[in-house]
Amino acid sequence: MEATPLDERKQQILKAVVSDYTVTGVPVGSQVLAAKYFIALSSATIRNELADLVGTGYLQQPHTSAGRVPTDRGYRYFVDFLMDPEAVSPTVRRTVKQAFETAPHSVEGILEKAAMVLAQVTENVSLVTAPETSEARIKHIDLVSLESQSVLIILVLEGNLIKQTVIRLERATSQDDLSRMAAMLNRKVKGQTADELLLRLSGLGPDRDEQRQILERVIESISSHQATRQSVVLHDGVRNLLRHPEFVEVNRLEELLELLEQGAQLAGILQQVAFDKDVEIIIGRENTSSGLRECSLVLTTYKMDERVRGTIGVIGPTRMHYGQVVARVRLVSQAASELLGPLGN
Amino acid sequence: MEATPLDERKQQILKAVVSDYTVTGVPVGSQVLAAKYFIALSSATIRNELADLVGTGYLQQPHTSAGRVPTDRGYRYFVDFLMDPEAVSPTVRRTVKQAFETAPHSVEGILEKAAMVLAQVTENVSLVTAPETSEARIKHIDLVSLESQSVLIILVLEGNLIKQTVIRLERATSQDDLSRMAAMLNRKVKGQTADELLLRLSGLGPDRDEQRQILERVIESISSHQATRQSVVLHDGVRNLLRHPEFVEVNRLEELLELLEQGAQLAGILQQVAFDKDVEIIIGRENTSSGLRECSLVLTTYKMDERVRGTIGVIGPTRMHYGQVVARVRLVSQAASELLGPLGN
DNA sequence: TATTGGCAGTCTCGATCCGCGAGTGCTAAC
DNA sequence: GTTAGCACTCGCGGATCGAGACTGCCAATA
Repeated sequence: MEATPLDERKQQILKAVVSDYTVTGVPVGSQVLAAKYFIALSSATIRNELADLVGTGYLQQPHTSAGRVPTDRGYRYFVDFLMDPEAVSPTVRRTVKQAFETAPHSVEGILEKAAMVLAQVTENVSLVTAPETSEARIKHIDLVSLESQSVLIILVLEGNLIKQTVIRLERATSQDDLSRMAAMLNRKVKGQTADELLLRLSGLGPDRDEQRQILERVIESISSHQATRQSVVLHDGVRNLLRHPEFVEVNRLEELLELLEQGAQLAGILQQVAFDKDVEIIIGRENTSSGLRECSLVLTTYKMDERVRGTIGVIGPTRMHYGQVVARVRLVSQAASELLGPLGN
Repeated sequence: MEATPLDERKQQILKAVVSDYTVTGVPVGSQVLAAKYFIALSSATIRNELADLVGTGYLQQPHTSAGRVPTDRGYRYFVDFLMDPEAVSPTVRRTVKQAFETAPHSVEGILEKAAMVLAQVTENVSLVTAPETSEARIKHIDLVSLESQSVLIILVLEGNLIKQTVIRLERATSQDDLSRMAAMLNRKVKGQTADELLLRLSGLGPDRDEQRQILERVIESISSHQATRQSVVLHDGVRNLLRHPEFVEVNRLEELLELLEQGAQLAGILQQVAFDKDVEIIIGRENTSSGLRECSLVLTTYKMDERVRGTIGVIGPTRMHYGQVVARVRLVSQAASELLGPLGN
């Protein structure tokens, strides 16, 4: 099971097994391989190679006298070294384009569209995290008087991302006063990030006036990634899962649904996706969550500008057409980023 | 199949069949009925009655020599005339209470919690529509300058419901001008509903200044029920469906998921729920959607105050414990309404 | 007339069995 | 190192069968 370097022919055979298996879903045998991919070789030769690949842990057989199926390790080797870059078909390209044409001009709207179309073109479940706002610049702030001492703080960030939060002041304040205060705050905080604000605040000493209270709440509301629905992972396309034969087993589906509906754990995984890598693939048991034992994630990031960004990708059975999915995830991410860019002015 | 009035004993037998079937999921036979519910009668007598109930369309048998199962008509008769009012267990009551204690002070937050806890306590899929805002009073309006001539309109309605929309003005306008305009608009529109605004606007003649443009957009954004995610039906608890044996058949689940993920059709059904009725139950084929042929809906409305309100309920297999579900839907609706009430000041 | 016991008939469900086909591993020859 | 041949294994689908559950009907009964 140690890291035996695979010779050229073994690589080609592994590649053929993965390719064939991902489309047919049937364990692939030596005869099929010989006929479809290696006409120059006999099935017996291929059997020998297959036996080696099983020995080194790249393949497995569901039972004696069945064909071979890739292991997680096999898939990993495939995506790292063997996978051909795939082009996205014009049809898919058009689908994506059209989907985004009808998207509203807001971050949420665009991300929802992205989730929708990504699920559609990959035939898997799509995942999208809300943009990371801790470094987003503040564009506008507004205060609305509610009953008694409650005040609704409305915050507009880059990308027209709106955050709202309610605060209780220590004394009743009229809407006029609040409006004046909002105007003042706007002059002060416009263009700042939460971090910068925090810095200024700490340099200010422990005053206890309303402005300070409000600003603290503003910072909190920008930084906290759990407070609103926005922070939770968007997903779409659960119905697609039912088409995959690996989910006739209902428990698997249930585990996965639980993960999706609860969200927190998934959010944790998605947040760890490196912003510098292109596309990140997590295969089967490489996942820490037990619910994802038999699933793979194909993830990348989307960008709004230099500061605000998040993760987008899909989750599906380990047996997926990685090349195609990677290409389509990348496409949707780029399309979404292009649309999001101008919003972040 | 015409509307034969059922005599007392037939009613009791129908009731027993529905009750037993909803908990066991197994077609219920004459012997079971005699043993569990009608010790005074012989199974042969019950067989005669059952045969009558089949003849009049209240029951059916999956096949000869199986027990009886309620038809949609049987369920309908049950919920209309036979169902006992059920109390909600203290455990459930506590669960609901605790769920709402952690809810944020916003309409969306509370409704999400409601969807979540309703799914949990009914073990079905919960549905919640966004509040109808066409008659909601405007609380606050704000204008934020975006790039060039674009302006972000932020609207706060009763219940701290925030609506946003982007508009392009015919000429560039500074943020200062926008702020002044917002202040003016606030004085004008505060406390009005979209309808009232529309009335005033039409009395104003066809001016073409910015204010009018903005107000038109405001009205549109309040009235349009399709524009934002908020209008779409919230749902939760899909994982619960997998526990019901009627959904091992995957196509059914897929149809239902499609309905849920697309939303529009469901929204249409939910909007038709009468605001004056207590709890509305729609059973099986009473639904127009083919995807809901084997599902029932238990729906009621929630209220924020006299004006803003929406629909809340669950969707599940026709074989559900109607009494319990009705009681729990009602409970969650009331709890949510209580929380929403104070927000609508 | 309503009810009941008895009984033959019907149908589903699960277990078991069997043969086919696919695919393997091994061996000996090239 | 490659290949043909062959015996062997195993899963899958279809057929078969008996047990069990219920029914419908009929004749007897209160």
